[in-house]
Amino acid sequence: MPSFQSLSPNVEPPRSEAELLQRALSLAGRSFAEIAQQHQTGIPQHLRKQKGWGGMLMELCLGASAGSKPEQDFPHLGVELKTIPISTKGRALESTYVAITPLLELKGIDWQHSNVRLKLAKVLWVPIIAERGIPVAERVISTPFLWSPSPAQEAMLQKDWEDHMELISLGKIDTITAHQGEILQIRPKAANSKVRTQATGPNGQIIATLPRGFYLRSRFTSGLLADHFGLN
DNA sequence: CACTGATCATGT
DNA sequence: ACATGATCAGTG
Repeated sequence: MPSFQSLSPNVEPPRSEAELLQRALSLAGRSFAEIAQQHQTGIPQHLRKQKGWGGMLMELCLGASAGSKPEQDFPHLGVELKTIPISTKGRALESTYVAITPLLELKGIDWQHSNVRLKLAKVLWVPIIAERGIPVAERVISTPFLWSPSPAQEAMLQKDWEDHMELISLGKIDTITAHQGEILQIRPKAANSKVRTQATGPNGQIIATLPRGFYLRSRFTSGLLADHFGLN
């Protein structure tokens, strides 16, 4: 089976979930070098200045809608694409960014309509063996899989989300640290620590604060990997 | 080894 | 400025 024709540049959006998964599975075992070459794309020496490079390449391969829209990667399928760096033993090496943390105009928002629930409703996880000692070109795609939160997982996510959002509603965003949240934490999401956005302060006034994002703890995503690959 | 706060590129 | 894609780098 020739491998040079199983992927092509300018990939069309997948027409079904099955097609998306099949495409993703065809990437398993392949290196970034191989994949980048097929898309006539260069490979950075490290990801220090191109942190999203792997994710963007996967979007290209799988036919995700390009650009930075606040939506799922495959809106017609209701699927979000997430790459996840893993160790050779299958542990998540990093937390997973989920969505921006809303800090203002929170009255209409509840868990059911939150950006976190929307993004995590169905995720195509693409694990990449990405220990820091492995050159980017030599990093290999592991087996992608589709995941939706179980009722128990969704309950945990909802509780964390509601706890965080209550504090934010009360004007306590600046008391929130990454220590809070069992599986869903809030951390800075900005170009640097001087960036400011608006939020509600302790007395209901508008304050300037660092933009934040919701992240899944690596403990949690490692569990998803273990569940899927039967490593428990 | 896990974790937290900081950071980088790109497009709208 | 904000949302997309995330990993880096220092600490315990």
